[in-house]
Parts: sequence; C-alpha cells; structure tokens
Amino acid sequence: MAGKPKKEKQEGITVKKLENFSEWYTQIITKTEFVDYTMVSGGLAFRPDGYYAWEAVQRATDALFKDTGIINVYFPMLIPEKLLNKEKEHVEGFNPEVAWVTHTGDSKLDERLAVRPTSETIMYDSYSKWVRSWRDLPMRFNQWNSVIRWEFKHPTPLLRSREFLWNEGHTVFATREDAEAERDVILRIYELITRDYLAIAGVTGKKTDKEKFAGAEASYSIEHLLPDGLVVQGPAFHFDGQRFAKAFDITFIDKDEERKYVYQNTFAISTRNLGVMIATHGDDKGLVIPPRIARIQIVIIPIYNNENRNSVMAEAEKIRAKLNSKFRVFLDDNDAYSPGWKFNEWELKGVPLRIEIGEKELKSGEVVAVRRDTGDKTRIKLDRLEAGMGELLNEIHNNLYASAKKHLEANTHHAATFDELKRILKERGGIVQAHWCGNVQCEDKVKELTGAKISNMPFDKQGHGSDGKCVYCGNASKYVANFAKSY
RNA sequence: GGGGCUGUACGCUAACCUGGUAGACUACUAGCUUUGGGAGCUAGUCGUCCGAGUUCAAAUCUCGGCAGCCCCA
Repeated sequence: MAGKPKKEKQEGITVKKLENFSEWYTQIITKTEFVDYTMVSGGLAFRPDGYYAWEAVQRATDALFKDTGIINVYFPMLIPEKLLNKEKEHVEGFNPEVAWVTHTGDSKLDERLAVRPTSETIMYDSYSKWVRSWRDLPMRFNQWNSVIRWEFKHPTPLLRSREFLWNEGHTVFATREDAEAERDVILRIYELITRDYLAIAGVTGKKTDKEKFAGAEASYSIEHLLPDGLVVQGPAFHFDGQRFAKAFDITFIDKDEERKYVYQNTFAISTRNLGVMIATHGDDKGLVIPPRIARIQIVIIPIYNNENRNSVMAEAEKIRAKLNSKFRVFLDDNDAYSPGWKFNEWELKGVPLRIEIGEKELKSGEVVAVRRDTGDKTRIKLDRLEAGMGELLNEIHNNLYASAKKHLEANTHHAATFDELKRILKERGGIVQAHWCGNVQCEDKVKELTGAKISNMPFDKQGHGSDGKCVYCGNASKYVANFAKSY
C-alpha cells in the first residue's frame, strides 16, 4: 500500500546529479554545510567539514614535501606594483585579475599594492638577496596561503573562487637538469594526494605553450574530468627556466667562479581540488567524503525506546570510546531526532561509515555497519570491531577511487579525424585524445570550431604513435593531445 | 566579452499584476510525547538584499548598487 505521498524533504538534495549538475552542485555545497557563501562574491567560508578536508590534504602534502627536503616559509600578502611588473609575460597574464590596495584610511598610497594573485614576484625579490653561492642551492621553499584572482566569470564555490587556499612551492636550482629532475618528484606527490586522499582520478601531462602558466617555460598539470563532461585543471608544476631569474636578478657564483642565473620551478595544489572531489563522489543523497579527509569517519546511531534507552546508550558509548583512539568517530546521542532522521542527515553530510546499535545488536554482540558509498549493510562482531572498521574504510576509499577512474576512462575517447573529434565532443563530451602537430594555429582553430582546448598532453601517450597525423591539419604529428571543453 | 532570469525568516514559499495589519510549511527554543529510514501535540523566537526616487502610505511602482543562477562567445 502506497500511503500518503511524503511531503518535500527540504533539508535534502532535490535535484538529480546527472540531470542538473550545476543546480545539484550548488545544493550540495550549501545544504551539506561543507562550505558557505559569504558577503564577498567568490569568497567562501570553509565550515568545519570543509576546512578539515583541506587540512587533511594540506597535512599529507606538507609531510611529503618535507620528506623531499622542501622547507616552509611565509611572504607578505601585498606586492608593490613595481615588483609585479618585472616579468612581462607574468604580469600580462595576471593583470586583469589583480585586486589593488590603493588607500590607507582616506589617504592615497604613493604606490599601490597588489593583493597577491601568486607570489613569484615578492618571493623572488628576496631570493635575489638570499642566493649568493652554489652552496646555497638548491633552495626549495614552499608556502601555504591564500591568493586572490578577481575572475570576471561568475564564481563557483571551490571550482572557481576568487580567493582560494593553496600551496605555492618556489624552488631554485643551479642547473637546468636539477630543476627539471624535480618535476616528477612533485607530480608524483600530487598524484598520490589526489589518488590516496581525495580519491579522484586525473590525467598527468604537459600543457601546450598556449595554455602554460604566465611566465613559465613549460607547465605540467593533472587534469580532472567532472561529471558534466568538463575538464578542470588540478595540481600543476611549472618549469620557469631562467625567466624570473633574469627579471629579478637571481644569480650565484658557481664552482667554476662564473656568475650564473639560477633555474626555477613553481608548483601548487589548491582548494579547487575539494570541488572536484565533491563533484566526483557526491550523489543524489548528498556528499560522499573519502574516509581519509573526512572530519567524521564513523557516526554511531543508537536505536532505543523507553525501555532499553540506558542499556543501548551505554553500549553505544562503549563502542565510541573503543573506536575513538583509531578513528574520528561521533556518537549522535541527540534525543530530539528519530534514527531515520539521523540516517538521512549523516548521509547528506557524507560521513563514510555509519554504525547502528540497538536492542538486536545488544543481544547478538554485533553492530550494523552501513557504507555511505554503496549503502551496503554488514554485521560486525564486537570482538573485531576495530579491524572491521579499518577494512571497511579502506574499501570505501578504494571503491571511490576505482569509480572515479572508471568514469575518467569511460569518457576518454579517441579521434583520428577532425570530423570525428567534433562529433564526439558534441555528442558525448569528455576527453578526446587525438594527434596534434604542435602548431598553435591548429590548436586555435580546433578551439574556434569546437570550443575545446587542449587540457594537456598525457605523458603516458607520448611516443607511442609518432606516425600519426595532426587531427586538424593532417601534417605529421609530434604529440598526442587531450582535447576537452574546460571549466 | 555579450544576453537573460531571480532576490521576502536557516530553507522553501504566499502577499507584488491592482501600493494600505507581511501569512503558511520547515528550521530553531521550551515542555509533553515518540524513536530500526526524515513521527505527533502545545507555546514561543526570527523576515521584505542595500541605497535613492515617486507617494499620505512601498515587500509591491521607478532608478542604481550588491548578490546568486542560466545561456552564448
């Protein structure tokens, strides 16, 4: 019997992810209390779950950086205009998005100050003083901060915010070889973070000259595919060569007593990746937070009535205490809500694992564990509670990553001709892999005719098809490129 | 870069066209009651995005700003 139609549940997500992705994303962002809008357009408040996730990414990344010898520093948020203008390509790339401080109180500043869109210029001015000898190198510094890029496009929480949190690594080397050798070390760290913490898949590769970072000699990135078929850039690594060294006069006396310019790298991972994580894993019930970045990994829901309330609560508290040393666990003992209400609430907020404990479990010496990713219920004996929880959390992580990878692979297509490229982009979206001659004219033309850019040139595809022909001009192809519409 | 839509309480919405006491649901607070997939009763708290204009009178009409969303390049 069907019963009365349920009234609209206003706390829940009311649109389907695959039917209306952007509306779904907006609801997910606000209703799950992960982050919230503020009075500043494009400026977000990170609520406890959101900030915890960022801290988890930050902690893990920072530890890996430190293992490789990178050291943390901190530089001012404000950059004098004359510094920002020193490297031509760099300033041209960022100028439209720079926010300026022009006044203190009512008096105008003699020289206006940029709110950092990135910190190359303020850092490298100091680097020019600090680097003197080959003995000072390599100098591998990093800072954790926020930057402001005043995008004119409409901001989207996390994916396109005007202020975002990130790391910016800025390293200095004596030789080109040393600098270039750092690339794979850093990209491997970022691959590990996205895979083992955020549980998202990506394509690592080289950016085209057209799409590289303003001021860099070469850029590399991990690109992610969103559920709506758009590609968004994730962590990035830039080889700056000697461009900034020459603009900022960063030199050293080498062993051979010659004065030489240094070689530099820049690299970053940002809170945008949390947006990718949300978009990738969330479903029609709400968020799904991968266990390693979840503020609450396990929520315990006691199920009792007036007769057994005390015994159930006592057992629930015992379980909480037992798990507390190994996991981030929360016992929801709020008496004002029914178990059903709590199930929905914690599913909305994306807690990876739920434990149900009631009369039945008291008798059998078990708990019911429910996975957020699959909804599967399993019974776990109390004597192997901790081991069981650990296993389930790992399985959840692995399953989330596997499904992200599957989505990426299922939406990566190949095209041999331009017509094919165009048709796939139009009909199916996603990533289309095709040969490319390396000329910007072809890159521009494809963008003009299809709206797709080259997100990057995946490392693992280069060199395997050197006999290919450019998908646009038909000349001999040097590269395999990923074409996609981008966020 | 261009075009469009929308702002009323935490949220969703009524009153707007035709200016005249801001109302319902939800949430929140208290009490009772209930508790294995968003239970019920009673009472209470909270609101017209901001600024100007028109008017005796503005949530309502006009203009500007701010914010959010969508489409195209």
